[in-house]
Amino acid sequence: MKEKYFPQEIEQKWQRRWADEKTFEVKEDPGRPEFYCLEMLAYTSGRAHIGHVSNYSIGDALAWYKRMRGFNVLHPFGWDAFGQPAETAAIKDGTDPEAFTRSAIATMKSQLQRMGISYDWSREIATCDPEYYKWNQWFFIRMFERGMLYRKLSPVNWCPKEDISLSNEQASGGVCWRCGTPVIQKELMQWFARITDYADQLLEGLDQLEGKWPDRVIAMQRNWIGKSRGAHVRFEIADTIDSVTVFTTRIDTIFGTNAIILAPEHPLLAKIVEGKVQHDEVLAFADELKREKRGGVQTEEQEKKGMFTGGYAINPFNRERLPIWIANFVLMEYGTGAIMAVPSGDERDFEFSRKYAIPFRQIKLTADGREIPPDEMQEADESWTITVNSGQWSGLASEEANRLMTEYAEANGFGQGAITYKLRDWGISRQRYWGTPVPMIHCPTDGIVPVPDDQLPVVLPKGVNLAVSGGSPLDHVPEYVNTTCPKCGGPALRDTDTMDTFVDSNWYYHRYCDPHNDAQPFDAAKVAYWLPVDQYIGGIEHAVMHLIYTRYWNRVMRDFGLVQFDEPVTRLLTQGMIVKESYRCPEHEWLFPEEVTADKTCKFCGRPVQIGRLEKMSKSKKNAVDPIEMINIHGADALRLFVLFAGPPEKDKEWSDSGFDGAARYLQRVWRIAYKWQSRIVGASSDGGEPLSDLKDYQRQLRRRVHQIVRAITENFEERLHLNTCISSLMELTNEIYAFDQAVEKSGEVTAADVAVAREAFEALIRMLAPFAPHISEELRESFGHQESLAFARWPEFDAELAREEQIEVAVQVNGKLRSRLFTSAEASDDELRQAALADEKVTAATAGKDVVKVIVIPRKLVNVVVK
RNA sequence: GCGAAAGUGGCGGAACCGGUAGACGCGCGGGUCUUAGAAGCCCGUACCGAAAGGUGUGGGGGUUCGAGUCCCCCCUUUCGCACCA
Repeated sequence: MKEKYFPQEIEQKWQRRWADEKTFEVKEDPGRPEFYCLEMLAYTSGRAHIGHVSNYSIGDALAWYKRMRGFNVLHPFGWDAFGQPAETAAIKDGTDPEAFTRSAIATMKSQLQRMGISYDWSREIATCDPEYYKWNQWFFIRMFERGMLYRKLSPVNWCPKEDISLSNEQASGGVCWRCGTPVIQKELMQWFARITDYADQLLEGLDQLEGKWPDRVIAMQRNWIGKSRGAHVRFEIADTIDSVTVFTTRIDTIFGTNAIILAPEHPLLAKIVEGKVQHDEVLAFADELKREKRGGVQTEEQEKKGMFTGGYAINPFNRERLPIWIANFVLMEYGTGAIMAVPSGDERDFEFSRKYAIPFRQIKLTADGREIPPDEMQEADESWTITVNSGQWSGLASEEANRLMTEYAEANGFGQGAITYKLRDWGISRQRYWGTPVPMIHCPTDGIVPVPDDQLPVVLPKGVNLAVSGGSPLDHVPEYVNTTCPKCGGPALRDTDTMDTFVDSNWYYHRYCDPHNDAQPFDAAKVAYWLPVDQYIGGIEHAVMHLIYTRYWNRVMRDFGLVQFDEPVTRLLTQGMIVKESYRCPEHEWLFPEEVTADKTCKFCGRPVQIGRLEKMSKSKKNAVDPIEMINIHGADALRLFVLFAGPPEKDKEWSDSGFDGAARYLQRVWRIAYKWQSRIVGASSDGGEPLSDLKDYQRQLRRRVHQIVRAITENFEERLHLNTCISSLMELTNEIYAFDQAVEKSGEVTAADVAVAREAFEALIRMLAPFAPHISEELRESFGHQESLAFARWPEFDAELAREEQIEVAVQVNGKLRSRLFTSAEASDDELRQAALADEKVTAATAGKDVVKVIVIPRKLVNVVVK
């Protein structure tokens, strides 16, 4: 063992050895319990960043722990390799996306390997491999055959900057999720997956994830699915045979309806205005609203705008004539695209009616039983109180009125209970090159025909000119487009769309279980062994899209008989970001920290800099920390230790250079004390059997702390995964060893018992350090005379008896205020504690002249003397 | 507006079931070693106070022998959704 710790040297040594000995490669073994530890696959951006370090350090700590606990741990890695950025980069560099992506993978892989994460690299996949995306195509065809996919002309969100279609989710907020450019709409034929058929299942499944997934992820998914119970109500259109149906969750307020309002896109609009004086004006207005919606950045609530169409509808409950309007705030995508406006019961309707002076009536009592006249209302009352002015339903509580009025509508044939979701079908096609080709053929005779299975994969052609505007680059590749129909053999055209990359990430972790299977997506038995994923770790940004789509896809696979379970991920941890301050000069924009003086002014111009709140790291803000540079400074172990120690895994953590130094310093400290004891322990190991009884105080103290800390760290891994406090505990143990070492120094000799106690402590320390800093742990373990990798070592066990304190400190309170402390034997009885507390002079001083009302004794913790 | 989370020393954070607030680390101060420095090792470090003692977990109430922890009201911050009828 070397006297000094050289992280670069030992990290390289162990990374090579793990690879050579295939230490982390695993096979199914029905005799052993399995644990599937999964980190989200990496997008092939080209560089590893600190977020990767954080994500994989968390996962690796758990993988190491579970492995040492005897689990057969599957811990794989792969690449999310398709997608727009590679295509954009390729266009810019004049290369092709495949070359760009392959080189990004090579770079990132070599970077990530320097972190020494315990991956089974034999299972590595990249989603751009034809061997992988072949099965995307296979799934696509199976889903098409079962009617789970369909095509429709639909306005797609289009990012004008990246020239790509976006899903609703990717365009949420009206801007491109990647580049922030305002989104425009374009009408295109699109492929959709009927995820809405699974809305209820996806919602119900969330119940079983409660407590195992973060609350906010569950809340976001519930909100995204957006289930509402209500009713469809059909309103006849006056003087016609037509009717318009609205969706409402508050049929109990229907007597307060003062208008029917349609979305500008509503299909009945043309008919309603036909022959009316308003015809031209209304249609022009509708067009304007549609245009605004298209171009508008919808981040802020817009002012409500509407126009009367000239038509009237009949309220089926009271035959009242209601004007039909159109307005910008009614969405065609939700419900039926038409609403009944109830100003007294809905804030939006109230605002709208006030703006256009549409009269209305009150239909609710306030909570204290008053009826506020419409003219005096300041706002709508959306509460569920008592119904008034509502015919035979007046005087009922809202809930009951709602139920009875729905029944009435059903009985009279003008309405029925209905459930509506916010969730939309998932548009899965993209008009881009770098993705899985849609395996479909358009035949003039036979229509849409899937590519036969034996012709899969449909391979993405190489050497395609990407810099075409409009449509897909594949449209411009005749040898790809022109094919023959598998049914009739006649000339036909290939579908030139590619799939949304979320398809790729839906089932990659199933594929890890059987990554080289060329006969099927995976062997069901292998997946049955490993899945569900026991612990999934990734960024919160995937809370909705990825994690809903993959839950959906798993259910589709279940319905194909490929898997037997509903929820593919048992536990989810969303890790926080690593953040750092950023500095901005009014003159010189973003500054590197070294360009800022000590008194926070700009080095170039002397102006005071604005200090950005702790922000996500980015190159442009000059606050990024490059993991490879950090590894070059102190090594991967120190980097991993730092990111885990900075805070609990799910919280954002602040980067600190001195904290990083501290992590490295801690490892050096471990090394130094291990070096000092190593030869004593290794030398003594041959005779073995040193006495562990009749120990001196300082020896018992170390043993006790070892067992206490093993217990604390073990429980933490099992229950909370607060890895930062595990590391604190390891530091405490190390401090304890130093204190022990000092005591040994003081005693003037090193006894066999000292060596035995030290051996136990080092064995525990080294094994428990492995999940956080595996390289140094392996090296130390080897130095302490073990041949086998720590990966095959067992996690230390604790002995509750040994962990027990002999002497304890008991707090003594008077009326809940701390007054004194007692040092007593851990076995002291309640009564002994009570007596000792009452005899304490600080207590007698504080209670002098008062009556002791009662004495509360919490065994081994505290005595509270209550006086009056 | 709706939903979720969070507010604790100079800083990152501990305190898991209501029971000694501030573990561990950073920073800072002191000591030791050294020709000197660095590193290491040791000690100290919530605030006020010379001390006795007092005050302290965003603010205000409450429950309790006892509240960072539970309940009510309010403030602030972050994140997500946002005209979803």
